[in-house]
Amino acid sequence: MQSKKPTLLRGMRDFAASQVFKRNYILDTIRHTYQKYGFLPLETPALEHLDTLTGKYGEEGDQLMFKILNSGDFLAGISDQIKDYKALSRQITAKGLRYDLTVPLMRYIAMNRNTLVFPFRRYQMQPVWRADRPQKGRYREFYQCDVDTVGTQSLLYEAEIIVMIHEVLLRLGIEDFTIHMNHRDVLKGLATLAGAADQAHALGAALDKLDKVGKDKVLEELKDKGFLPNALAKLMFIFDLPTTQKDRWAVLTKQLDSNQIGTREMQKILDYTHSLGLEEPSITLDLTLARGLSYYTGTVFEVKMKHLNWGSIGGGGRYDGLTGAFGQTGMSGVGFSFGVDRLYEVLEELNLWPSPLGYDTQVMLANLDHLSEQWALKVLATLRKNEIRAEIYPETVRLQKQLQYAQKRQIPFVAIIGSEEQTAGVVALKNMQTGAQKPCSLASLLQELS
RNA sequence: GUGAUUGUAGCUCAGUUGGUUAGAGCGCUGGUUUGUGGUACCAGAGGUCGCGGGUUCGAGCCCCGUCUAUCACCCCA
Repeated sequence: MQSKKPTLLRGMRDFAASQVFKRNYILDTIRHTYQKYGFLPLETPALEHLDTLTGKYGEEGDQLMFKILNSGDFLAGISDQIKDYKALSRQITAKGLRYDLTVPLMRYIAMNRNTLVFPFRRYQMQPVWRADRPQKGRYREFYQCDVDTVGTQSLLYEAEIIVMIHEVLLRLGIEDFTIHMNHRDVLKGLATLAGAADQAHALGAALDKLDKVGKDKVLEELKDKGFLPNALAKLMFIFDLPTTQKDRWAVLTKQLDSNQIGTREMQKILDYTHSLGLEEPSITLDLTLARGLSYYTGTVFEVKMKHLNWGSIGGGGRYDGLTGAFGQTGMSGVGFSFGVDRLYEVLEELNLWPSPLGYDTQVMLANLDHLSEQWALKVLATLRKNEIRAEIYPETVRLQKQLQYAQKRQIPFVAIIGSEEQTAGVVALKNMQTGAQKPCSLASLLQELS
């Protein structure tokens, strides 16, 4: 057999124990909160039919989808005249890796519509795959933690999402965040104001870049896209919005028709968050928030760190037509997704990990000789019965080696058990940090470690 | 997908205008005798110089391709 140096695929990662512990800490925190709000778990397969996935995310999304080559003779019946790779790809691939968790949810709901209880509330924490070029905090396989409520138009659920975002982030010790909120209907209203109602998407895409490229570049892009100068003049207020939330609302409602659904809904949502006990939500009305995923139809959110200029740590919004693609119309849903990998980077950067994380071994039993082994194993069993994470060194090698092992593993306590201890019915408990050592009875050992 | 930069021991890096057996620090393994680690000392292992081709008498250094990582764009978690 030829051996080649093994490597990882682009954008794919291994996770060592210390990383898994940290990731689990994030996942546990999110799961705990989601469940507290009454959401139930769902898991779906990594692979879906390609036609389930495509056409929901916009052109960009479809391009970034990982496709799986058909099994067997995938060239059977394919003309060798085909030179267009896209046409060929449609014929030789029929399944793909999921791109997010929302579309699989819609498929699931459409399939189980007669047995599910609506409104259907589920959370889902699983990996998704995108054939993107990796960058910092951006990978080709990454975890999303979705919550969605499907089957009701109630804006209460938008408000709940906002409250949950606060709870999860504050639990993780993250305070320096802002939830940016906008509404597709507001974007439509702005486009209408500029005399191009059908150009809402283009307008959003251009505005989205405002904080990155500045006002002039945005205007330039809009001109290129066909917006007329006198139409643009009507949009100039966007660039000089007041700083306080209240004044912003005033300007926006004045500029847009007072019957705007978008502004009314967002107001209502804010009222709800107050009623749900969120005194000062970290929310800002952000007219430049567009979000590329094309399935959103109502409010959209994105959570960003105020002082870290990275991508968002989560995003979501309301979608009305998604189940329609699976033959189930009139089903509105709203959802949100945390990015575990982004949260990880934030906790890492801000040094917010708790210590200890509470998953690693608390005590190692040193294995001195076969005579005392029986006593050692009894101690080990007792520790585990009392929910203390314990292990025993597998061989009776020199104590020096065993202590070195414990040190490298960063195990905080070593219990030394030899014939002396066995006769006395104790263990010698050594604190690896201070080096102090004292004989302990079984009872005091348990007390010391719990 | 577009445009750049990058890649030498497990890790961080050195390697002079292309010229013999490619180096350091840390880490690793063993030892400094018997049941005590993190310090010190001694010894040792470990590199097809990312991979594949090319130029050259000769390539870690030059050229091309490819993979990876990083950055910007696109888009996004």
